[in-house]
Amino acid sequence: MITVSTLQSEKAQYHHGDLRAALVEAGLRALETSDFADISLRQLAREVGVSATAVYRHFPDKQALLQALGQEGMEMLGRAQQAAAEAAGPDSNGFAATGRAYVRFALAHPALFRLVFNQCEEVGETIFGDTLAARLLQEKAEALTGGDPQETQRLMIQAWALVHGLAMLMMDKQLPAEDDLINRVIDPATLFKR
Amino acid sequence: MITVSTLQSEKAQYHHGDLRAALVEAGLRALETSDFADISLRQLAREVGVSATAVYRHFPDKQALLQALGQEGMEMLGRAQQAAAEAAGPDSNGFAATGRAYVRFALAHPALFRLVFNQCEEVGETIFGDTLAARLLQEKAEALTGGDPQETQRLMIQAWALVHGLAMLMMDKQLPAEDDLINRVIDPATLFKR
DNA sequence: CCCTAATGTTTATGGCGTAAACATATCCGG
DNA sequence: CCGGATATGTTTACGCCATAAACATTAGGG
Repeated sequence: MITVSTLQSEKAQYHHGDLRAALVEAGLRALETSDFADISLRQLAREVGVSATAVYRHFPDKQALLQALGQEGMEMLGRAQQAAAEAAGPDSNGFAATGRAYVRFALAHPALFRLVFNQCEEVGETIFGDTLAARLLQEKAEALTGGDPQETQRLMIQAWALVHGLAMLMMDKQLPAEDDLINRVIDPATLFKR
Repeated sequence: MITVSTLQSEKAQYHHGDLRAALVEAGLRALETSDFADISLRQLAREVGVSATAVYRHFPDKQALLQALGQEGMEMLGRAQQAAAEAAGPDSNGFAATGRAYVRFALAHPALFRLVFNQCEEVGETIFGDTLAARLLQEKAEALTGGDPQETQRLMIQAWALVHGLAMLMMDKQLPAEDDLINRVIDPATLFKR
């Protein structure tokens, strides 16, 4: 929850209190029901109860707002994966668990998930950046390869590509978005020869 | 090449000749340099030399034009994969070849590739639809599993997810878009235990 | 306490998708 | 061969959008 104007409560005020946070919150809410291509600054401003151009006091342009939403999304994804890994226990199945969590997160928040990967212009900004999701991937991959850097990197990329592709294909209705199928595809028994 | 007004050549005429084809052609050209979210009907109309609303004589709305472009894209992808498979010869490496062709096509035509997968609302409209790409996938997968339908389907989905994910991550600058990396990731020696 | 910087508002510009009414060319039946 | 129905374009108009510029209000520090 974001606390806004708790002291000077009531009434409409000229200044909002924390417009930036309110816009991000409204943006995340909008992404639960609309594709990110369809969210509009004017609509968000309306929902927050502020003029259309007030947004520009906190973000240089629409892209910047989307970028902020994308960062939120990346953090949410990492937390979801971590929770799944912990629930799976310390055994080697944690790797598959983070993969399944990745796909389930994408299916639960498709617009937000897409947004995350549309925000980076630099190679490696997200996946190899300093994110929780990236740390989990590396950690789990190393646990499987025993530390060989070459093998670890290949495994990391193959695993990430597999779950990312599965997530995209399901979001794009190319495959049925069924939990059962996720489990069958992300299956350590049939993937990645050693 | 599309032949337009070859008989009544020269001069501006009230009627275009084959506006629909010209619009598709202009759309494909635009997708070579712009994201599909940025292509505008008005811009295409301008390029073709026609009024903004003439488009609506051939497509009910923008979505329909994009859908036509998506179909073109899917056919191009299938042809690229087939060419790669034929070049690879009849041995079992054809499977990996179609996968690599898939990723290379995506990197060569990112906006078009994205468009293809944003056009279907029904599950399976593309991948399991009646497309050349789909037939190639099934054929190559069956050749590897020896025909077991259960195994074949799992292999098809795992392989498609892997190459699709790799393509998306590279397009989104999450991974360097290098041929070398494509070859290392799409590697029959390390993928898919039997 | 007042003045400056931060934060919102108003107004304006140009682009977009698309609906409606109008214009022109093509084609088919007499 | 001709005359209207039909296909294909154009003009005009509406309401949405992102964003720039000028103006208004407020908060907070010397």
